[in-house]
Amino acid sequence: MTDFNPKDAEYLSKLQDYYANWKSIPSYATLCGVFGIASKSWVKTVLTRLSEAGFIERTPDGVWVPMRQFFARPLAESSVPAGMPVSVDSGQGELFIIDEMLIDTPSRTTLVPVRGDSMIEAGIHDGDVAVVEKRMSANVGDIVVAIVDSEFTLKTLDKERGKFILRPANQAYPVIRPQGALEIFGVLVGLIRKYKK
Amino acid sequence: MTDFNPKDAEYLSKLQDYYANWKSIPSYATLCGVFGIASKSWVKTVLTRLSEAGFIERTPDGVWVPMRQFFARPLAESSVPAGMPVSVDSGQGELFIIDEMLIDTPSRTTLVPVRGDSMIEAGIHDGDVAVVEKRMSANVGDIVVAIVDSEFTLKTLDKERGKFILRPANQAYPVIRPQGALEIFGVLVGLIRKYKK
DNA sequence: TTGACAACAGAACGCGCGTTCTTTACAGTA
DNA sequence: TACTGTAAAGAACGCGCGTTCTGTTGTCAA
Repeated sequence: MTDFNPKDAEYLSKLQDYYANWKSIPSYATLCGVFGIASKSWVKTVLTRLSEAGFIERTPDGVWVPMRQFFARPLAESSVPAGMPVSVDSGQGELFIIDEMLIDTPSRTTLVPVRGDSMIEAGIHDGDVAVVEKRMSANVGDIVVAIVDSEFTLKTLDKERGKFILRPANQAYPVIRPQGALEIFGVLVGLIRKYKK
Repeated sequence: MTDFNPKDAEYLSKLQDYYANWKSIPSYATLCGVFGIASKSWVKTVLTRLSEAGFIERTPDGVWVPMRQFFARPLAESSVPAGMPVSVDSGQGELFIIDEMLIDTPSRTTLVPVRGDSMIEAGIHDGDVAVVEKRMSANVGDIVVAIVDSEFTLKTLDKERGKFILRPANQAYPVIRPQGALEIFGVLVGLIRKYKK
């Protein structure tokens, strides 16, 4: 048995294709068909090598399951400077999964579509989707989803003369100074925008 | 056998927890432990009901696999208006998976970190991550990653006197008018921002 | 020419798994 | 009290699956 080689990369690719369809790694017998291999024993050898390379692992039941690296798409060969163009630096491709990147605590995280343009100077546009982690408290400077007069609003949390206030990021909108207690729904932890094609 | 009920929702939740750890649905025997049930036969009944409710299905091998709805996090009970606060409209929770939402063609899509602030008026900030679909051509108005003088840049594609130009979204930066042919690397299809905690 | 090793093929075994069937407990209803 | 349906428990069966072992082919080096 040797190390992970280009041939294994082929098998990995086919396995990723199958997994993309079925979200599961099938039996050795069906993998024979997927890989174009006739013997189950060799399929096992291949999977073992893929696991040693860190792409898959086994559950307590002995079932093969993908690891993080299995899903990875390479993160660009080069950076894209939005400023003045610079040379292409060809760094080693980092790995990425958007969901896991943005969401640390799935159970406490919720996605909320943004409406209006009161936060446009913070680069938050109408139609964006906010990734919000539900929390009772927040720090000054955080962008929070707050409940004001039983209504939801997305603003920057600030303090003024000892009282919490909510600042829009748009000159055209007023600062909100709640008279009662300020109720925090959650804190903005991420933002998603989809451009229509 | 009855319809999907709150009890099934409990089982679903436990199954989601297990799946979050192992990215696979285990054997009936193991599920007995997961669900707190003693008989495999009843586990099967539960899974059958979950499949009828559209949460899971079976591969050609007969292996249980999750369906789209399985991963769904409810999309906020209410919208968060970034403009003036409005009343909470409690719509039915839509479903969401970020990766699938942003990426249609995984093989042609790449993630590139954005540097600089030349697109800041388009709400694209330094440190954002651009979701780019690799394409050879684009339309006027698209935000594209172009290659100018063997350097990458993110700009809005426009046309001026019959020639393609690249417009920054920042007054402080000049319009780029390539002398030779304009080479398109890809088109911006999404944007991701992560706020540090 | 021979040996070594990698890349498979193929057969045989035994346990685990899903399936099916029967039985039990319990709550509601009439 | 008897009936009905749901929610399970439990046993028994048989096939499929992973495992292991042995055999075969090809390639490169000495």
